[in-house]
Amino acid sequence: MAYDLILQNIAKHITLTTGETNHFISLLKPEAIKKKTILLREGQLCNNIYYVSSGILRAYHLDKDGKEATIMFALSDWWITDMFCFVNQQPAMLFIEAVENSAIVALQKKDLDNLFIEVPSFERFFRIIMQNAYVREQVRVIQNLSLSAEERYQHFINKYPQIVKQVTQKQIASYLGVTPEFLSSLRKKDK
Amino acid sequence: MAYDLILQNIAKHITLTTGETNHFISLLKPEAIKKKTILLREGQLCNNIYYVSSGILRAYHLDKDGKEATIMFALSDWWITDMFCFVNQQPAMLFIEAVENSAIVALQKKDLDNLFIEVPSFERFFRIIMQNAYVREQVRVIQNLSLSAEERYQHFINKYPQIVKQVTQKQIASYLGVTPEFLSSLRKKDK
DNA sequence: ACAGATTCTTAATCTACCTTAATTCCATTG
DNA sequence: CAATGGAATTAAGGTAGATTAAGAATCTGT
Repeated sequence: MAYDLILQNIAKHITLTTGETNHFISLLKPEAIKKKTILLREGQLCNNIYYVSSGILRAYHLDKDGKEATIMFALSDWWITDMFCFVNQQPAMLFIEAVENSAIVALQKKDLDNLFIEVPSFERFFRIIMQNAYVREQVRVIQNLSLSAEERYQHFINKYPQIVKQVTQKQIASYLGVTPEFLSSLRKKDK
Repeated sequence: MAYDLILQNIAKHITLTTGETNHFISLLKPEAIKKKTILLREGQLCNNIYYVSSGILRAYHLDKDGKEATIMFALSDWWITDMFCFVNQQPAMLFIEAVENSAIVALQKKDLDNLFIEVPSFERFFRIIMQNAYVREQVRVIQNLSLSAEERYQHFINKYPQIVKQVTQKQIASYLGVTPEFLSSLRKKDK
């Protein structure tokens, strides 16, 4: 059924009783969303964290010149939100959009806050999720500071071959912090 | 006493019983370390997470050309470790050194793992610590992608005036991802 | 208090990556 | 299936920031 994947995702880190599982499921809002649907816009309140069941989402920031910076891609089995704004209930800095038709599961901030109290093992689950996310971003900072654009591109295609298949080069360029023109010239050199 | 600060730090997010507090304290190893002491070197196992009681630590990465990239500064009341290597028990990618004489409290990986089981509210505490660390790194990625070196420097001195007083310009340059020469020229322009 | 080592500054030169613009290639929609 | 608009490519010219080198300022250890 529709909740299989998300329950397996959770079972990687914690064990729930049947009652806890049912309570958790009662909080979830599954949704099928079309390609290009925008789930969150800059300036809005960010009330949801999303689990991606299938498809792929992208979070990006628009700078003062209207240039996009891709903050993350979320493939199937990933969690995504504008964490700063979700946690602090501030207006969003990020846009979150579906790159392809996707199936997602939404969990609301207030429900998650209650869940932490009612089922404390979710503290462990999200501690691990946050820990992994922190490590990921830290490695990215290291790479941004110490590698050339070409090296970052090579790492990206090795680490995320699946993403390379599903998104445009323009989006990859905006993740790496280069222009699409420059990425194109790197790819040409490669061959 | 010596544990006041760290207990206050924890009390911001969770409440402990007297027994839990004593158990927690029994796991801590306070240390006074001199300026330039290196607590962790690249390639070593990273068995400790450090709480900074006073002074300031710095985590940095050395790239293949021997160039330093500063990953974080930890002022008093901050937690710091090479999180990837601490969590996954892999050889460290980072060096951690004391920028000034500092007082720190070390907590070992195995003790923290047990603490999560014996005092589950520490899951909440570290969930929040990890969440904040994730958000911080994500904001840094956004700024690296969408701001010029000059804008990043302005943000840095506004956000961390205390750090500016305690570290060299060379270290700030390596945090911002520019050369000390270029940072110097930015500072000149400013006035 | 001095010598040696870092750090900071300045300036000239260089380069990785950007900007602009034109052309081709797709994918979506009517 | 034609039309349209975005994506990718190519190329010329431009700039933020790197590199190199040298001198001045500051810190460190004895």
